[in-house]
Amino acid sequence: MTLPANKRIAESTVRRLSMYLRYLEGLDGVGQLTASSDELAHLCGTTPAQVRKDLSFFGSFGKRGLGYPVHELTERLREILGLGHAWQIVIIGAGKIGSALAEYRGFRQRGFQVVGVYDKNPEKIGRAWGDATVRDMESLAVDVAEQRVDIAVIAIPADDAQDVVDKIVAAGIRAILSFVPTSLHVPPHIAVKTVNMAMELEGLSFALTNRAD
Amino acid sequence: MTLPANKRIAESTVRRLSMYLRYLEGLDGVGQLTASSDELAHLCGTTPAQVRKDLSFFGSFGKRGLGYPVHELTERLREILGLGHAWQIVIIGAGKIGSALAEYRGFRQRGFQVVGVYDKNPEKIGRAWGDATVRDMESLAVDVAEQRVDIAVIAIPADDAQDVVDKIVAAGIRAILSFVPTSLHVPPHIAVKTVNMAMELEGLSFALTNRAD
DNA sequence: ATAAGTTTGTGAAGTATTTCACAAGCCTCC
DNA sequence: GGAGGCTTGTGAAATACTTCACAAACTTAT
Repeated sequence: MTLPANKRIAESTVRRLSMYLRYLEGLDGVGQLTASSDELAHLCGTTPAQVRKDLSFFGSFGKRGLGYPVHELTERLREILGLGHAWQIVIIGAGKIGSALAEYRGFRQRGFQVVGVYDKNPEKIGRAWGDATVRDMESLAVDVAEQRVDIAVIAIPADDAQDVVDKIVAAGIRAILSFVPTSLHVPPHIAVKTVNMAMELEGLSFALTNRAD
Repeated sequence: MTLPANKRIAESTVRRLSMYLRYLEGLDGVGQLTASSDELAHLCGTTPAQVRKDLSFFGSFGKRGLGYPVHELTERLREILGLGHAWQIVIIGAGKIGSALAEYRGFRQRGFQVVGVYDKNPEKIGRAWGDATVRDMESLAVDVAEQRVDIAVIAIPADDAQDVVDKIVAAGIRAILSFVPTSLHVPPHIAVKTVNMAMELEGLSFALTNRAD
């Protein structure tokens, strides 16, 4: 088992690993046996040195003069990223975005299984959404006690977010993917990632405004 | 006009400015007159020194002993981020995600106006989506010549992405927000931001797997 | 077997970003 | 109007991340 030692791995490195994996799966699918850091770098939009450095944190997978074995590296990366088993996720917030997420193919394709959809709005509770039925937010804690939930995806109004997050944490879920444009306060052992579309758009607005002409 | 000098502004700084702005708008809304770097830092989940450093790139907006004037700083940040006028965006890809985006309130609330929705699937062309009608992807170039488009948001299958991006660039659009889990190749003067949900989830998977217990 | 040609793995160097720490400035109160 | 209490703005230090550059190791060709 390639343990990441006691070194802290940079978030940017993990993001790139995820990208390497995606392209390696593609190469594996078409039967390519090896890939060089140069090839991976071009595919992923980074540099060969970066690829080698990223991978070297976890061991030496390549063969000098030849490159990396595609299939084996794919499996190693899955292992490193913890994709060996299906993570179970719940979606909280049965609005537009929650809806798109619940039906999003990419989740299941990559091993994330939606095991529940929650909302606090009585009008939405009980409706069928994809495979699941929308359940009352209040029953989350009880449900989690019966069926393991690894990750909560929240797509709810900003004003409700901290309350909901507190309930998620209290229920024992240790990872949150947030689509809420607010900073969330959680204990240090909880992993949080935020997707903030407004922030990305404003980044583009800044780039367009302050471009070097 | 607070020009960002000739210094390059880090992307992370821009993201935080966007977050400061969001909270300042809230404070302005409830009539708070000043805010210290300490208060902003706590709201945004960063440090006071970071707040001061970020803002100092653009000028000195605060008053020692007192903090930053909420309303004025709000306006300054809008200006810096280029939010003074409405940016016009098109959404390309009338699928689940494109749909959620087209109806997403957050866009218009923050000054981004959806002026068109495009797809290449004949079955989808012509349908009404929110305020707009889905148009043929092929007519993008002609449409852009008639009505300014600042940003293209793409929510399409990965295999189509590079083709579509090339058309976007050829049409003269200079900023792209991508929901496609692929690296895109564009000329250097084009600004691209990518939102990759699978990557975020895998980041959580990594965190859960390699947590410090 | 040897030479030529690749490509990895990795310290070291270079850049970028964050944090520190404190002088300087402003407000308030006496 | 001077003293005390905050809070900014910012060089300098610390930390984090990326790129360089090259020895070592492997493959292939002859």
